[in-house]
Formats: sequence, C-alpha cells, structure tokens
Amino acid sequence: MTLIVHNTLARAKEPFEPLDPEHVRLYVCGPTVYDLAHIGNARPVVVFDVLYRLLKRLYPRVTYVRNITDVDDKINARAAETGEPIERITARTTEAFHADMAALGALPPDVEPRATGHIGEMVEMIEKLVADGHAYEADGHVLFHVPSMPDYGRLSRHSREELIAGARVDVAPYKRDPADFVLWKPSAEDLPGWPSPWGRGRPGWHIECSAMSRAYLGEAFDIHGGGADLIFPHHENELAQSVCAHGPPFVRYWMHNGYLVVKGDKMSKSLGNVLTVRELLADAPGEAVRLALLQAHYRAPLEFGRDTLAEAKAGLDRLYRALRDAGAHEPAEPAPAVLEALLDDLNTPAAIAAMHETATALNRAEDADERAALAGSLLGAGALLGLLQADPTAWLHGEGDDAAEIEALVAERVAARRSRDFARADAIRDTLAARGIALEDGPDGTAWRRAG
RNA sequence: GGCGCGGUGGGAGAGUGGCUAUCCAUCGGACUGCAAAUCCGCUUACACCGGUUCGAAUCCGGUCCGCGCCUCCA
Repeated sequence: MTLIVHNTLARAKEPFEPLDPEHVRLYVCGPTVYDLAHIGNARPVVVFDVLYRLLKRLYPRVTYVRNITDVDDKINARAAETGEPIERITARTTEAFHADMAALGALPPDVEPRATGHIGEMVEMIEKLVADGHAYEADGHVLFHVPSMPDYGRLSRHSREELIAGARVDVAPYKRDPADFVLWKPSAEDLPGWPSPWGRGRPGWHIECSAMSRAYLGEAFDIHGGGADLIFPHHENELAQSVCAHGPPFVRYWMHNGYLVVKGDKMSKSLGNVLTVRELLADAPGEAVRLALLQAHYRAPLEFGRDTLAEAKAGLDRLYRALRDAGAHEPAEPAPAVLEALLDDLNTPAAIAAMHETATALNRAEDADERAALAGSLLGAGALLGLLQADPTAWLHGEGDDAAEIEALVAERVAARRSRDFARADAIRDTLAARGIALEDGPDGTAWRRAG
C-alpha cells in the first residue's frame, strides 16, 4: 500500500517517500484575497483536501500549510478602484473564502499563515540572498539574479534563454538579466509598505511562499501543491529563492492540478466566464460541487459545463439513496478498490466508480450483516473523499420549509392507497410531482425526495 | 517562436497489450395497483495513417484537431 504521486519535477509518477515518516509536511498555495473564489480556485483546495485526508490516514502526523496572500498589487488595485480600505477587502474576502471552502467540505489546513504576518522573515531571506550573491539591489528594488542559479528552470523546463526569447514584456531597465525577478519593491506613500534595508517597500510576487513554508515546515518538506499555472513563474521562482537561500532539496514532490475550463476556454476574468463558488452553491449543495471537481482526475483538464453540477448531484443522489435504504451505520473501512485508486496518484474518478460498485452491491444485498458492512464501507469511502457527510434522508429531502406539508400529503396518500383509493393517491402524487417532489413506495413506507 | 497537455461509446469519465470500469441519458425485462426507486439486460467506444506484435484503443513513428504556459492567474 504505497502512495504514488505525480511529481512535476520528473513529469512522472513516483512512489511517495516522506522525509520523515512520522511527520509528513504539505504546502499548498492559497488565494490572493481580493475577490470571491471561483470554481477554478476551488479545484486545488478540494484536490489537496483529498490528499490531506489520505495522508492523515497513512501517516501518524501531517502538517498542512496553506497561505493567504493579503499583500498584492491586485488587492491594491481593487482598493484604489472601489475606495474600500485594503484591510477590509482582505478580511472580508478571507472570510468568504473560508465559508465557501467549508461548504465544499474542505478541512481547514493546520496552519494558514498570512503574508503580512511574515514580512520580517521575507526581509531576512532576501538579505541572505543578497549576501550570498543571488540577489542585488537596483533602483530601490531587490532582484533575484537568475544566472546565479545554474539549474534555474528545472521545474518548468524553461531555459533562461528561452524565457528571454519568449518574453512578451518589456524588460525593466534596472534588471541585470532579463529573467531576473523582483524580491522586494519600493512602495509609494499611499501603498502598503514595511521598513527594510532597502527602504519602505513591499515583497515581490514569490518570496512569501518561500518564507512561510520555511517558517512552518522547515527548509525541506515533502509536497508542494497548486494549480498548473503556478509552475511558471511562481513555483520556479519560489524554488530558486529557497534553494539558493537554504540549499536543496526544498521540496521533494511538486504536484499540480490541471485547469478548469468553461465551454472550451480557460475561465478568466477577461473572458467574462468566471463561475464563483458562491453562485454554484446557490444552485447545488456543496457536496455536488465537490463531486463535480473530483469526477475528473486532478491533472486532467476539467470542463465545467451547464450539466456538470446536475450530473454530480444525480450521482450523489444514487449513493445517498442506497444509504438511506440501508439505515444508519457508522463509517468503516472503505472497499480496497477505493483506497487503491486514491493511492495511485489520487485517482478520484476510479475511487468514485468503486463507491458506485459498493452501492450496487448494497442495493442488491439482502443479508442484514452484509448490508451493514457495505453501508459502512461506503461511508468510509465517503469520509476519505469528503463526500456522503450529510444525513441521507436530509440530503434527499433537500432545502425547503415545506417538509411538514409534504409529509402530510404523503401520509394522506399512504392512507388512500391502503383503502385502495388509487385515484386519490395518484392525484396527490401528481400534485407533489408538480412541485418537484418524487415519491418512492417501498415495503417500509413511502420516501420522498426533491428531484431535479 | 519555445515548452507542455489532451483527443475514449449520446453525455461525463477511468483504465489495461488479449478477459472491453463507473455514472448520467435512451431502450427492453423483472418488481409495482400504476409509477418512482431498485435489480437485470441492451447499445460495444477508444481522432487519422503507418509500424511492432499471435494479438493494440493500450507500445513506436507520423498526421490532423483542440487547449494551456512563456504576462497577474488555481
């Protein structure tokens, strides 16, 4: 039972061997808090939440760090645009992020450091890079000197020459090398700034993750995750900073999730096709959104269409129906197929398929002990994936304040059927169907659920 | 231009050199007062062209198509 993980560094699956089997350490890049999270932001959160749950099962101790980026030019721009104070924007957005991710069933990380709380560590690290000749001050900025690191580009497989050739941006005049990137930059009076040896300023784009991962996980740790679009430049530069400041290896396994696309295009603000988690949660329960994200393998592109949520909901309904009919049970060991699928580089689609096979076996089984075992197995698999956490009947009944009224109609119909007044029974069923309520007559009574 | 990813049945989506997941939808059967749910079954896919092989959707080469990164971005 070994965990296999795709390592971006090798572009291949590798057996996971923790630096310290007694304590596995995981860092995932968190949000820049300037706007509501969209479904693309949610993908890494949910994917790495499954990894976190799996690691916790496999190892005695796991520390999961996910940062909050609360100093960034996008935040500054938003504040300038709307006039809302920066602290309010970041506080409000952080709160919304927490609420949205909790709705998706994501466990909170063990540590959630904020960039503004670690400026001192960043300055310290930059000083070390300058002292060691990996960075230099120029025109109020401090820049990382890319040629000072011979194997720069190992993660993204971009050579320095290629980067320069492909550069579509103007190279700032103060750069010694076109590939050099900013560690520290000066702040005008009206922008957030902190004192530093190079004057009042703020950190560059990548140094925060280097400083915070070191603060909580040490100079070398096991897994660093994030979206594929972070491979370059963010993670490449982060790796360069950390390795040059503390020496290799920094991170053993880099894991990146694929993009989420909407109708063939990558979701982005400029295309105006952004789906916020909040909007989606208005249309479907959090678990349905979560399942939609886990139904495709994390490295594959995931197309989020109009039907994606409804299909995820339908799949969950099937599992919840099986659980409802099985009665209450405690989570138990998941089916081996579920665990095997997850151990193979987080193959959640295969794990979910195995859950459906468990559900089929449960629906078919008649022996009470067997049914209890299968229901427990299904719940155990759900716990590992962060699914099936709701009460089955409550899930199937859905949201609405008309439950009592529905129950009354159902009871009335049961009475009508008992007296073989099928015309009355069918009329009640039609009434309920018109309200989106489907009935399921079983040997032990009539269940109802909100359909569609 | 450089680097990289992907093309699987009506839809979604795994996977393995030969035994052809799983879910949704459709259709048929069982069950049901009738339905719904459930179970059983049906539909038998792997972009294209070559090659390797007893055998490839799965390995190799090429072609076409779609997408991403190289710029803030999960």
